[in-house]
Amino acid sequence: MAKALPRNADVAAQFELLADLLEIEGEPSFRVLAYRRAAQRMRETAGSVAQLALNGRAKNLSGIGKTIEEKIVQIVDDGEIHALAKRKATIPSDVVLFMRLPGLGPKTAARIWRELGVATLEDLKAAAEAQRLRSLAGLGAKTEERILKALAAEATAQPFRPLLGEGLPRVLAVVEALREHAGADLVSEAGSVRRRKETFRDLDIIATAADPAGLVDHFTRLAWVVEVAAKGDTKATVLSQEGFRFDLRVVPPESYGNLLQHFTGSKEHNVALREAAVRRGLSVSEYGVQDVESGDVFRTRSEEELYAHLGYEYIPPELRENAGELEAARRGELPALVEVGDLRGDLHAHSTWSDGRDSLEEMVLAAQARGYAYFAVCDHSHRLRDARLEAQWEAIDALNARLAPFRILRGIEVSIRADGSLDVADETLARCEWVMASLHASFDTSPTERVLAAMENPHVDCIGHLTARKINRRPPTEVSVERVIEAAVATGTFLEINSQPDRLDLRDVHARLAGEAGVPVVVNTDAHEVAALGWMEIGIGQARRAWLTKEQILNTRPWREIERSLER
DNA sequence: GCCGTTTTCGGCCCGACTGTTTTCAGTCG
Repeated sequence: MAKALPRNADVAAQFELLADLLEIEGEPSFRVLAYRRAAQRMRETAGSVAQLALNGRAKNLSGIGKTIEEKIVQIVDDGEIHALAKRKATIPSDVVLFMRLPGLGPKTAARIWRELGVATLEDLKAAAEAQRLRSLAGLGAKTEERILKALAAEATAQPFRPLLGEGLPRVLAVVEALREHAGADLVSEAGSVRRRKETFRDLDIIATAADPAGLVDHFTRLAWVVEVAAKGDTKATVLSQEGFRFDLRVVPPESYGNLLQHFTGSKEHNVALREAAVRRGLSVSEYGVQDVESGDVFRTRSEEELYAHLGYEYIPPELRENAGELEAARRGELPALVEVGDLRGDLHAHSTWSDGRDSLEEMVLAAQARGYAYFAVCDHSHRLRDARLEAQWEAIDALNARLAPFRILRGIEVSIRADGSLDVADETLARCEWVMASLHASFDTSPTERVLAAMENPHVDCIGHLTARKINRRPPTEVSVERVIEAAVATGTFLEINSQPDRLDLRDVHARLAGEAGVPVVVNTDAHEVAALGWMEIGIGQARRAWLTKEQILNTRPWREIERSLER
């Protein structure tokens, strides 16, 4: 059997480290930048870059050329980029960590190591305490202080980023609160949360106001603010009860569009946008678009006008990751992204019949109140053996009779066992109207083969939370998403975007790959309580980040149509 | 090291902030 290929994240990490080490060595920054961009591209590529490199096709990815492709092959063959192994032998591993400290970059890190002989974080702490760093020109007492503070914080630092599902409702509520303030004009969330990225570092808000200082003041006095970290006339940073950082920036109305675009990012999108603009004689900044020749500056209140001025159709925030959206927008070929309002049902939810917290009736009524036409109750199979399953179906029938034409589907979520078999008999599955199959245990045991086996079962309609990751808690299984997508095409099985905030599984790039392969994606909440039905919002955000249209999302279709496609 | 709606060579986003400086390099987003 062929040896397993390295994962994209691991390949990217080697290039990232190589970039760091080269930078410490003082290599030309553009070469370093090229490695960093390539690493970023790899992380956002859904298919295996190692496989692409072996086929000589990795250089089709933008930012990856012949040299980097060869280095990827080195990783496959020898486990490590040759140039990386060489540098690791000469530069102490901790020196790279110096660069991670705020205010320290590669230049300073290199000088601390070379000129003071400081090679570990421990040595660095000692040198700062002994006030030896200030012997270097350009470093002073402030720098030593900052390093010591950062090293102390490092020890207690939380490595994880908070979840979109936690931050989004909070930031939207704050946006609403600011809009209600008499002095506020335009207010919007910005940054990664506006792009609906799965996690965030801080929550950004952009606003215009007749009286900026008044709005900033109002912001810092909102009831939930526990600490004001910074406050000026036009911006402030505050901390909330949950420990989230909120940044408010009040900007001039005439360039609101420019600023909102700038502060929405992503950084990579903005860099690519500006590079393309430079080639056309335009200099883009948050303050406006300057025609280099004439000196004219274009400012606008509207992002739509800004993109139009630069020659693009409007690019929705979820697509702004420099993943092909600029080229597509230039040609006017962006997809019309799916919206929450397009959904007609939720095809994966639980009730007190298994581990849910709200009753079947409560869940169903809440789903109906959301405007859905159908709802699949998919309680866990191991909690619903034979007689109980029959009893649940009776309860479903009674509700259906009462609520028609609203339709409750007899669903089930079966577990894929370690040997790839399902934990419910085929005869029972045959009587269900909607079958989800998911990995719930033994994640390290041949996940790909087990999922493929489940898909071969004609009763299985959809694979739930494919990689079984829990953001910040459990890494994704090593399931081959590409092979699963191939099998989904072959067997007519659907794939889920699970909207639980810590799952969001499929992740964006994988869902995009599924869409490109023609696999209909089902956006489900996997709700275990009524309130969780609202997670659809972030699941749809994930679908939009995957470039998916209404047509590519199964549960935008009427149930009758879905039912027909199940009779394959 | 990558890349091309003038380029296969000669460029490579833009501005703010900070600390330690008398004019700026380094860092950050």
